[in-house]
Amino acid sequence: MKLPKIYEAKEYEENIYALWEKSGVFTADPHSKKERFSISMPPPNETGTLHLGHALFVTLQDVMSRHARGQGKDVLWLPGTDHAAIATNALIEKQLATEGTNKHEIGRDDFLKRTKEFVGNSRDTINTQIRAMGASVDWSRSRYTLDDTLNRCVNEVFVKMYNDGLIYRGHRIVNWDPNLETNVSDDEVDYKEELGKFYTFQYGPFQIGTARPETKFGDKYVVMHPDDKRYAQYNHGDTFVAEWINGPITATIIKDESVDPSFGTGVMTITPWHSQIDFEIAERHGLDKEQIIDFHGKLLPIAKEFAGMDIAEARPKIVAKLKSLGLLVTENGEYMHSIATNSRGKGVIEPQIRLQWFIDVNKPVMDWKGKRCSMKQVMQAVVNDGDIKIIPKNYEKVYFNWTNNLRDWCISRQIWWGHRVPVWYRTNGDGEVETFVGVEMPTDTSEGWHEWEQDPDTLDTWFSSSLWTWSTLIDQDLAKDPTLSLQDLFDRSIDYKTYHPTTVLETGWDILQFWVARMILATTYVTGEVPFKDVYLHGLVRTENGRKMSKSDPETIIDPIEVIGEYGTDALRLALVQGTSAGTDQRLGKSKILANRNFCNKIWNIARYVEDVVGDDLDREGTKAISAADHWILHKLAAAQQKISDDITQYRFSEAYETLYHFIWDDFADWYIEASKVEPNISLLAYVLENVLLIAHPFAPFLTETIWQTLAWENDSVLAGKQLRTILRSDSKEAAAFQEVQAIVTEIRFITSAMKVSGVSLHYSDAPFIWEHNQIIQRLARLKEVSEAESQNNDGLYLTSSKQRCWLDIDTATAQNYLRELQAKEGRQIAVIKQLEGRLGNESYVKNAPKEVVEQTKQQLQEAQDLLSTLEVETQRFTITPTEVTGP
RNA sequence: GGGUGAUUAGCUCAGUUGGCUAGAGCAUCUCGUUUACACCGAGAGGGUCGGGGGUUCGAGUCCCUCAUCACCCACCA
Repeated sequence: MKLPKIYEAKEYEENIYALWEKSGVFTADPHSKKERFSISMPPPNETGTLHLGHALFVTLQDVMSRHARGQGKDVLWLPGTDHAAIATNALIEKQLATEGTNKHEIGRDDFLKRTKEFVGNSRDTINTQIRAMGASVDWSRSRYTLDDTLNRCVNEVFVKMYNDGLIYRGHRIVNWDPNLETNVSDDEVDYKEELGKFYTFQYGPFQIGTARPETKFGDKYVVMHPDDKRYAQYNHGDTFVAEWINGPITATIIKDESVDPSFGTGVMTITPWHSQIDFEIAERHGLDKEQIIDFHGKLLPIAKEFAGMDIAEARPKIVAKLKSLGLLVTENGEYMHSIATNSRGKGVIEPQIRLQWFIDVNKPVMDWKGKRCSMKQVMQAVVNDGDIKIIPKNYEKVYFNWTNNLRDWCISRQIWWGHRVPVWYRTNGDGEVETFVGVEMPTDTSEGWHEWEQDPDTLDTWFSSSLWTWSTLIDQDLAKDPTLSLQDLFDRSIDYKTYHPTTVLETGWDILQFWVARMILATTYVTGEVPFKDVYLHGLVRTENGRKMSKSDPETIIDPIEVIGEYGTDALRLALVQGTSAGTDQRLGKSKILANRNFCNKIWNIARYVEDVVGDDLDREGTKAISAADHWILHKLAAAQQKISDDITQYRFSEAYETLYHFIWDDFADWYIEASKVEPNISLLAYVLENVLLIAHPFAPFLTETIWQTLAWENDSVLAGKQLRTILRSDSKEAAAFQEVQAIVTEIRFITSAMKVSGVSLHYSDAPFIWEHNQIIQRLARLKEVSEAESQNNDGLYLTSSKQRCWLDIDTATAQNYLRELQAKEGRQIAVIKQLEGRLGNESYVKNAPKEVVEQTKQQLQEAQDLLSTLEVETQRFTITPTEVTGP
């Protein structure tokens, strides 16, 4: 088949993916006897569209998965999507707002219905785009965080934790988003710096500072450090009456060590309902807590004349009033403070006290390796003990740092989209409340009791995500049977038994805490095993200038879908792999994608050439190495295949790719194919091409499969389902002979290029090696001819890279100019020899260094000395006989 | 305030447990249309591996220190 000169990726990719899906090569087979390799794909938001972060993780996980298949493993790469509770909820609320309505007006049921309709369509988008990236995932096992099975798992875990006393309900300060009317986790709070005003007010005998006067209505405690000498005359518990916003107030003095005496006046009042720190102080001393701002962000009746106002509106008015009362001491307009915002909804966070559900991370209820441990302890143990390996290793420190400071995890959210808390309440006429915690809604009815009503809260998205590695492997049919326990489901789900723990989790370092740590927490607790053995953390993809790509700055965004259309998926994948390393951010620009597009085209043209030479019929019988070049390329191929495998297995993707790149471009294309034009070995050429396609496949699946499908001598087969082969053996002496040919050719190219001569010939005398390889040398070095001379003479330029006596017929005057190069080379050699001699002359080196290293040094020295003596002969020839070169 | 990482060629980055005469891609310069490929081929230039000190036979690699930059966490009454 005749292929066009240029590889036009978009003409093939869709069909190739369809071919793969049809062939079933991505479908895992738990009944096979093969070694297992399993990855859970981090589920993208179902409403999302593909960005470079997805492109990167798909690429890396695909490289691993395809490579594992190539190694003959049974691979499960399980895809799925996440319901992204807060983000989706916010999106729908925004839609409602533009329609002039809101969630309360349409009600919970309609809201959920609407959300489901909306996300139903958008999930196709992200899944299509993941296909476009070439992801070799098992679509038959695709899961969604709100699937019935996963929902059941969520409820089962909640109930189990509740029964173990790990889940409790309590009044705590939460990060309240008044826009979305939900709380968000600490990790989802973004702080941004903002210039604001800082006020100092007179409060009884004290001066107190604040940036938030609107919270101060109810303040009736002044807090200071117990050792602050300025306030030594005041005792803990003393009271005084202070004139305040809405009249006199009786205040109590509290001494607490959390106050920083050097900040401001060293005295502050507290607002326990709206500040974490203040809440903690109040808890320590058993103080009253009063709500000032309601859950919509408006002031409560305690603010009297200001009640019902928004904070922004009320603040200046309150300051004005305090000023009129003569209580404003100073006003500093340039106070830098950070504003807490919801990273999902962008609303400004108002700390509030709410009744919330929490997971206790410190309660020792787990049996782990024979010890009674808390979740926090297990989280640390699995990494400490090496049950889970984090790559790169330095992120273990980040992980420990985070787990050390871990507080109880607030898992309830007040939004509607998500897994609803599996708790039901009912009341009776006497106002008594009964609580039921269970997987299914209770069905019993009792005289005098009202209907059961479910807790309105939903669970943090990360709660369901934390079960991802195993909840996705639970048999969906079994999960429908309510008589089976969670343990039964584990015991009877063949996928779970076969593929869990997963081999590796591949994700970005930015969600180490959100997701990775929580998966470890929940999975060790529920299943008694780790969710994955290795964690590979990739870096973020940044712009060419090192900035974060951001939606607010669309110029900076590289859209993978656009890139795929223009350069092909493989070019994008290769660009993402090239120069990536664990935990390190990378920069991606067009030039890098272009370079890799060119590499794809190179492979394409290699294939075109080989197909052209081989023709439609290939005789595989007796495929073997004949020439030195044949032996050499087999040797290189075997080495490359091995190194690429090792590197991928050890997550050194960039290095694996570099090896592949140089093997294909430098060794195969530039040397072997060129050499084979002189000494063709057609079956071996085809053999090397096939193996190149096999080893390149994980990196550039579309291109390699496209080529594979066009190979007329291949039977119906899918490259994606092929295993790596054991490379034919080669003779190392023959391979070394080709390396000598390379050295000779390289030297001739250097000389002719440096001297700007062409059409020169190489002569030799008593040099059977040159005679043997004369054709290949002639062609690769672009010589006029290679011929045997009757005797050696002083004309021409002798080669120094080989012991063979051979010389270029360059006229002596030109050759004289080459003396400079020779002398420079000589200088370098002398320096090298000096260093090597110094090393070997050092007794402790010879004594302490490993034997093979010393041997290697000796060999290096020998080679360097040989080369030097050859160089010396040459330079002398020029130096001694300057008169002879002038000529007539 | 606590922590982590980075600093290697003009640019972007590799460089495993110390064994290096420090690599790659892009860019630059010179030459070149040859049974695939100009999205190509051949060749070249370019680095006291941020500064200083130390350990070692040997340091880009380990330790200390300084400088600069980036990021994460906590927090600012």
